[in-house]
Amino acid sequence: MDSEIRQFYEIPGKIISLKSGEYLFREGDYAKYFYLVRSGQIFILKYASSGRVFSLRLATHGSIIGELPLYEENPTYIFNAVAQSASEVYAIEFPTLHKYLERKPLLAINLLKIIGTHMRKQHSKFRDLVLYGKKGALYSTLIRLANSYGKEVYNGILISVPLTNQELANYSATARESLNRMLSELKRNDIIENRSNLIFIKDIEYLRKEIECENCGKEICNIE
Amino acid sequence: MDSEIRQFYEIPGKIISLKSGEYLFREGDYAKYFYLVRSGQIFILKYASSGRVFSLRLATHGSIIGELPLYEENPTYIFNAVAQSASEVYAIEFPTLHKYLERKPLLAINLLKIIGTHMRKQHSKFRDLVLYGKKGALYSTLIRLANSYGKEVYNGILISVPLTNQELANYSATARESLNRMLSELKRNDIIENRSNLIFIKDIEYLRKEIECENCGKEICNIE
DNA sequence: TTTTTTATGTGATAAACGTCACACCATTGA
DNA sequence: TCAATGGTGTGACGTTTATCACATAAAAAA
Repeated sequence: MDSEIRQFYEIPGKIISLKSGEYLFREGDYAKYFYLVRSGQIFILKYASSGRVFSLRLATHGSIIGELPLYEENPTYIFNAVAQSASEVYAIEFPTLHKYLERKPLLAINLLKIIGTHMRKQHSKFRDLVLYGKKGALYSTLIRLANSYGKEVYNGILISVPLTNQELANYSATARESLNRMLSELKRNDIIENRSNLIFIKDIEYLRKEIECENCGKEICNIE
Repeated sequence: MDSEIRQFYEIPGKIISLKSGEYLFREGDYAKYFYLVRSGQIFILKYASSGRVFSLRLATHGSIIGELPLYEENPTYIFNAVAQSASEVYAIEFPTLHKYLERKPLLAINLLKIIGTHMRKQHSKFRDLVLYGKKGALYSTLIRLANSYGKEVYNGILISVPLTNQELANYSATARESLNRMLSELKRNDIIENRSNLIFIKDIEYLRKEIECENCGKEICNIE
């Protein structure tokens, strides 16, 4: 995967540094740049007018963001991108990228691969939510987090990033209270437990079975 | 849009004819071909083990299907494609397409454009469902149908394809009975009515407002 | 035509999920 | 040391949505 990204750094662009909490772009903004995440973590979010937040991705080193409007006539971002920690991104202007894509077929093919992967991620998340409800969305989120940030330890997987219930709720498109109840149920049934503020998954197979996980692989089933 | 498709017909492939109800591919099948729809209508569906059906697209002349596994190591289809009416598709083998994409940058760019559009469609449907519930999914489906098959007539838009409530429910990831009640409510409130078995939308603005439609344009907001 | 199948409409009921309210930590920092 | 803050847990209640059951209507087949 890393090799697919490296090529893009050969295209002229500029480095942008973001402080924690700073926005890279907002929904509706005119879209000018395509971004590669160099360091830090960037949340990709959608806001509902009701105030609810829906988290789509957590982009980290090696992720591509802002690629959706690349070939639009009137390009605008449809999500919000906000730095969760101090981050650095590499910004390439759309017209520059267009030129390189026209000249370097392998670059275009790499972008096709990356976007194809994004598409599959999106579909599988959609599937989990639509077919298995909020529980499906939560279980899917836990599995994705385990694939992205899980450390395999004795008898389970530790999700090595601290997450508040609210953040988990945002990934699952759920109310915090509902999420809390679902988590409590999982703890009661010995599927997960808390280990010094991190989530420890004791029985990931249970989660997989419940949503009839298609075992699409870590390349697809992650939170990035 | 048509010009983006034409190029693909220059790639060697074969024509496949399907009878109404025949499957082009099924979920889990080994993926060998990329398809262009020449004529007819092809449903893109997902089945849940509960027996529920979720309709994703209705591909017609000019649509591309089966593009998702194009660059996968172990390519399999993740949806079902079934002909709703007698249909013809043009099938191109993945390795053949790979070769042409490497040689013809403009072809790769066209595919990027098409897949980017698919991605945006998917996102906007996701948004409607997640942020506005089943009602959001239905209203969104009605707007998409109007954009794809709507004929503007005096004081409204007629959706020119016959649809059963069950089909509408499948698009909205809803139970038929729930959908029926939502439709009744729309009729009671004079938003839609029946005209010889077709749906006539009298107040599409109401539907748009309810889901805070982002006016993404007919290119994105359709059912294809 | 009559029968059979398929689609629609609707009540009753239950399950899933969200909202409100508030108690209870744990951490921070003045 | 003791507010102030932000996160967690939980009861009560309301809304949304699904499920079951069945009546009726329309279309297709015999």
